[in-house]
Amino acid sequence: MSLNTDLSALFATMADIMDIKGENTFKVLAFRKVGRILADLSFDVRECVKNNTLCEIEGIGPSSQRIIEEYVATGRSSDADSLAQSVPATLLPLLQVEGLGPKTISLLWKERKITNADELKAALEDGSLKGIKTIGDKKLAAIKQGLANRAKSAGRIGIGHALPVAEMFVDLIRKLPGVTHAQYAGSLRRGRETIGDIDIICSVKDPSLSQKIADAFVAFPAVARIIGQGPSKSSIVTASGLQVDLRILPEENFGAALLYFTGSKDHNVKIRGLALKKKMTLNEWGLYNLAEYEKTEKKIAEAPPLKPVASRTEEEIYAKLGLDFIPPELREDRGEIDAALNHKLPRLITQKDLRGDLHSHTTASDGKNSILEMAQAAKALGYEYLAITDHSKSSVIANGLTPDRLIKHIAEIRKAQDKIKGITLLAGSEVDILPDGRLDYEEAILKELDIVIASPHASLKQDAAKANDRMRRAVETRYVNIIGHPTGRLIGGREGLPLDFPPLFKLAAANGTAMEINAGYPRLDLDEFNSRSACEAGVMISIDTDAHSTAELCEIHFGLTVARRAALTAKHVLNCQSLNDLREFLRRKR
DNA sequence: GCCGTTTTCGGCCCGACTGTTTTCAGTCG
Repeated sequence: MSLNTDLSALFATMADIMDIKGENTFKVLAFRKVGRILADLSFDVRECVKNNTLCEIEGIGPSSQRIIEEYVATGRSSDADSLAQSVPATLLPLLQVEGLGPKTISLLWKERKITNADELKAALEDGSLKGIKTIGDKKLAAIKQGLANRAKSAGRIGIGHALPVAEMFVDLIRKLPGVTHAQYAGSLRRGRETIGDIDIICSVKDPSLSQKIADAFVAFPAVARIIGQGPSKSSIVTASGLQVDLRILPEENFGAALLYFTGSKDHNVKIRGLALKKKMTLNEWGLYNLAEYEKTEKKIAEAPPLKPVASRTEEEIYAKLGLDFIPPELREDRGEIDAALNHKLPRLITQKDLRGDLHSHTTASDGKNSILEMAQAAKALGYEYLAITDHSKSSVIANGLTPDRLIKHIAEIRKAQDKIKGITLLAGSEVDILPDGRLDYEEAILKELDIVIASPHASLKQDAAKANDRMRRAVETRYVNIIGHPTGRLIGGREGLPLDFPPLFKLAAANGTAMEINAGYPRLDLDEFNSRSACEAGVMISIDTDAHSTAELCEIHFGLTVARRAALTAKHVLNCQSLNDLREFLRRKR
């Protein structure tokens, strides 16, 4: 899929260059959008070129089509090349500097021949930037600060790291006097696997308290630096470099603000356009009648003084736009708005739909709890079944089981079953997929198990040919029910196997082999895009915690989020099936 | 550059905050 990524980066770079050159903003936005579309594509863009279906993708027009086709054919784009010659490439990273935008960068380049961060730093030191119109002393100080902060900035961080920070802030804000609601929004609420910053919305009964709440927020102990502070919007940075934005609004505007700051940006643009078509306007304060809104005097940081069509809840606003409620995880402008208009949104999977967990470990290998303790914890979650799947012998570090130990372990699982009622224990194994695709146990052993997960743990830097052969062989192997964390990636740490998924999914569907969404952070493997295409190929998905303790058994949330972002419903998910249906599925590989 | 059940031309989401300024431009989300 790296061609998609390359092309996505190409369009993003072209947009940056055009931005600095001061080209039409909407043209820049159009290119940025194409970049995002390409990054989000769940299939290889070459397919579209081959089938001549590029222009069927909304947002890709004739110009983008020409660039993509040229790039696919030749590995280059003449448009991108000539753009690249018009601006020093070393200017582009300056766009990442807080406080520096395209206009200022262009001005620094034209007025003072600044072409990179080092020259900028030097010029700030020697005072040669003084005297440029519209750039005063404060602006220069802000640029200096921005350059200094760049090294400390966290960049995008994993959802697993961002969520606890967000929950801490939300808890603190809820306890402030006068706050009626507080909720995190943004990409965190949409459940993206990485988060740029944390957006928090809070509502107040009495708007005169807003300033006090903002003051309290920027004074929290976790705050390392204040970026901005006004009566309705404040931004801070934590010691770890994570930005947190707080919006404070009257209670009756809470839904509109939550909707607006949950995004995504593309989703917002689309529904605002929809509002305009219906002679209404939508902003973070509410949905308003357009004619009335335009006649009204507005004040900065105050709700417009007219009665909104809807504003208190997201549900009301969607309803007034003629849309079914769109769950945050789907708000990415990937067709969800049309689906909501036509009442065709999927009923996304929820925790209640899950009937069991098919991937867990005990003290027999590298887990922290006994079989019985894990079973009791699973029962407490309301599960009907739990698969005990300890490691196989090659996972030496994880104390993997030799065949002899596995046979005894199966007997232990049966014994534990006798001691607990109300939950069914499946005797399983998480068997290593060896580098050549063979499994770590012989078939004679595998057939003694109720369920087999096969996972790659070692040799995760194989080339594509070897990796695909390896996984194909595993998918086809008799007794293998689920492929666990198929790529072996770690978010922010390890790329994982370079798998070509479409043919693999086809094979998995034909063989009745399920694919796992491993809920453990930072795995989340399969990711949302591959989960979606697996499901479209007819592959069953298993959402599992890979729990190594009773506490981890509760951490199914992130896996469910991936599944929801992939638009999965209960019928796509193996562990939403009744025990009988699950057993029938498992039996087909025997 | 993209798009169209009012439009193939003329729109394109909208507001808060900051800084450099007296009415607005740039940046950010």
